[in-house]
Amino acid sequence: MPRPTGPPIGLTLARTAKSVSRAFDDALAAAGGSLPVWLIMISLKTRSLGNQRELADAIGIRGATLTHHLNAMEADGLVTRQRDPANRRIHQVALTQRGETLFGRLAAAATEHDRRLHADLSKEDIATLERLLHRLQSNVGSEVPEATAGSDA
Amino acid sequence: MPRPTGPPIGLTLARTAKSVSRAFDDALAAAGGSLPVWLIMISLKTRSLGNQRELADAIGIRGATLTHHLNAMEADGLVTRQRDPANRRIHQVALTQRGETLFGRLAAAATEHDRRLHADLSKEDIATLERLLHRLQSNVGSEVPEATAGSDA
DNA sequence: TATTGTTATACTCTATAACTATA
DNA sequence: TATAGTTATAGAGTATAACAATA
Repeated sequence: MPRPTGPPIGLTLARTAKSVSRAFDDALAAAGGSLPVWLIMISLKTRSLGNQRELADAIGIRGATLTHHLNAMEADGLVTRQRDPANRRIHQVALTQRGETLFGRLAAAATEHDRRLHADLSKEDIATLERLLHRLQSNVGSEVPEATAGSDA
Repeated sequence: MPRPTGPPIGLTLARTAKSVSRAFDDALAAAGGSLPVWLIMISLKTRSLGNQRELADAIGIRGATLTHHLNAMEADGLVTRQRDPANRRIHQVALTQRGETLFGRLAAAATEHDRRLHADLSKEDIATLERLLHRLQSNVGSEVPEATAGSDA
């Protein structure tokens, strides 16, 4: 029983993801950020999340890991954490002006990365790719993250 | 100028890759391995690589990082390193019997992961996805890794 | 007691720089 | 000198477990 197929799609995806993620990391680093910082910021900007647990879930990390990043971001003056008066267990995370500025730079870097990524791909190609990626994601049993439709980069 | 598009494909790819890679990592870990170990083994099995530098390049890591992994793999009895008599600077890396056994287990885990990933996708879907992923990879300027066609999982 | 988040600690993967061995 | 690889060290991202604060 011959197998006309190439390497397993998981391996191709892993390799592609590694290359593309690394390029994205480099682009974000050049703009003064990193992938976790970018994911945290874009989640803060485009989703309504009640607490840090939800924020961590949206990004796919644990609460303690999020605290780790928020500590660094707060030390860098990018975010503030204030207790919610209505429920003082909850820390409300907000971007500072400096955080907003960095967000703008990272958004530009992400847009440029995306432009590069699109290159020779048609709109249909992108739509197809998006659809297939979402299906892969649901196939591994993860929740498909709420699409951040309309958000820039 | 409205933007009817959803989130940038780079973000979708990053999130999908994270979910899928994590699921793959978990599957490999359950089988007693890890992604780097798997990539090293499959490269040893399916490519003809002259030295460790080429092996590192094939995987997308630096030589020192490869040494780090090979040290651990050698300590675990998975590989041997022997100097090439013709050029004693070169270390020939080979899987031990135990390495072969683990390779078999990891291949099975990878195949199962792939089966899960395919789920509701047709052959055409997979071919399309593969084509698009390769184009993404070339769009970020990386060399498209030599396809390990015919290799299982 | 349950929920929210932090602190302490550690692991994995990766990298750069300095080094050894060989050619 | 140039090449192949290793050692030493460090940094980023992640995780678990124990803890403190609040409800």
